[in-house]
Amino acid sequence: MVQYSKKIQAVPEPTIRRMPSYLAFAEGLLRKGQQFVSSTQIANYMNIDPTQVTKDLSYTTIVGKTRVGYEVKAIVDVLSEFLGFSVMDNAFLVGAGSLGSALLHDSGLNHFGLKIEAAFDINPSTIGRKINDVEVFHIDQFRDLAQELNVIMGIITVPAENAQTVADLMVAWGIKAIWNFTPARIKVPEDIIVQNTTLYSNLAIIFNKLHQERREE
Amino acid sequence: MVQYSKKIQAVPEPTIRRMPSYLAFAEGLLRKGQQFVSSTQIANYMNIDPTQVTKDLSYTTIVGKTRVGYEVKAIVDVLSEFLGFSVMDNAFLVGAGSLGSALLHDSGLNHFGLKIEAAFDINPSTIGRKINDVEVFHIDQFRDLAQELNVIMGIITVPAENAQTVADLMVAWGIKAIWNFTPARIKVPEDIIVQNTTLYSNLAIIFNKLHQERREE
DNA sequence: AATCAATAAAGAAATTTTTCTTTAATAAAA
DNA sequence: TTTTATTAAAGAAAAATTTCTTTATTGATT
Repeated sequence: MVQYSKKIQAVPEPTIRRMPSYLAFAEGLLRKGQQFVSSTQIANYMNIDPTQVTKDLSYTTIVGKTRVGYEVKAIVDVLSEFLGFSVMDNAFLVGAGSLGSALLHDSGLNHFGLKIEAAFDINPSTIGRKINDVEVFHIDQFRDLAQELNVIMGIITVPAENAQTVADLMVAWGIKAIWNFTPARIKVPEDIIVQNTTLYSNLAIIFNKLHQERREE
Repeated sequence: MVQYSKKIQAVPEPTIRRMPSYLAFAEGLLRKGQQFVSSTQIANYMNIDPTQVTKDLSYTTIVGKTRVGYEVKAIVDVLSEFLGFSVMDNAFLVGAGSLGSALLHDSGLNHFGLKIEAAFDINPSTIGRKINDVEVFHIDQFRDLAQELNVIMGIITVPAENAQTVADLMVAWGIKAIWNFTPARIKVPEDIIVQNTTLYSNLAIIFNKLHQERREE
């Protein structure tokens, strides 16, 4: 923990975005038994510049060895610690529809430090069911379970028009961060962290590149 | 179409990322019957700078009126055209697990111009089933269906370790763009467009902000 | 009719992020 | 042992993106 004290200077968001991929790659190498990996190798895998990799890793305590590269195990250990993946944080998920269920089924979240403690919905047919061992409650229930279970994150996977209502509930619950999967933008107090994850942005990027190609033809 | 000929200068990716949210917001206003919207309003909704909004919209043919703002209908029309959401593109999805099913159930993709024509898997229990009216085939079947159905996009929702194999198949199918939902990075010929969409990047950003707060306390 | 206030638009400046360049280290090869 | 090639690291430069500033327009107010 002490080692972070000098790193109050924020790490660039693009760097944070790339790090989980470095981690996933290193974990794969570790399984294969590879002991060292160079920035060139990582860069080749990621299709980016090697200096980008060294810059990114320089924000952590990882140091490489000239002519050898980085120790794979160090990347795995330091990066999962650095990204907050090695401490389990608890979350509530609201909206146990198709996307909600997919998240509940995703073991990757568990692996990366997020435990979904309970799910909530208003649909009577899903309430009471268990999805991948996580129980689905009616949204009116267990309002104050959040503090009791030390739940710090709320995941919103309801239809866009209900996003704000759910967000308000979560804030009232005392949640610290909201992961919003709807295209709607929510208004919350300043100290609440909001991360919007909208699939359609990615779709737009693909279409843009496709059409750019068409235009150039 | 002619109006795009001068816009070969690439639109910044961050701009493209924000545009679907502008569109979603404008669609909401249109339903409510609002005729004009100012950059300030949009910016307030998005929690960004108003000049950012005007810059972003200036990449399109949309023009605003001083002291009035932008015509909501124009934003909806021009932006969906601009983002490629008004023309239907066809896709194949490989990996009909939980995330795959979630995408198949998502009507938003249809709304934003993507039609998933068929799904593929290797799990005998899902093959032959229909998920939200999309049939699931064994991956060995219909290799050349892609060209027949004019499928230009492949969606990868298999486990990370199989991503490359599936990508190779898709390239062989003659697909132009790949939407990769696994944390694995795939290698494809240069002319194939790849869009990686990994949830864990978003998780990392949330954790980073949470821990930054803790560090500052 | 004159003034005021809100706005889009264009360009400049500042900031952030990526890429390039240089240096030093060191394992491998000669 | 000496040379060579590969690499990390640090800093500089370049590029991309965001924010700030100015200007012009125009609806609303006085």
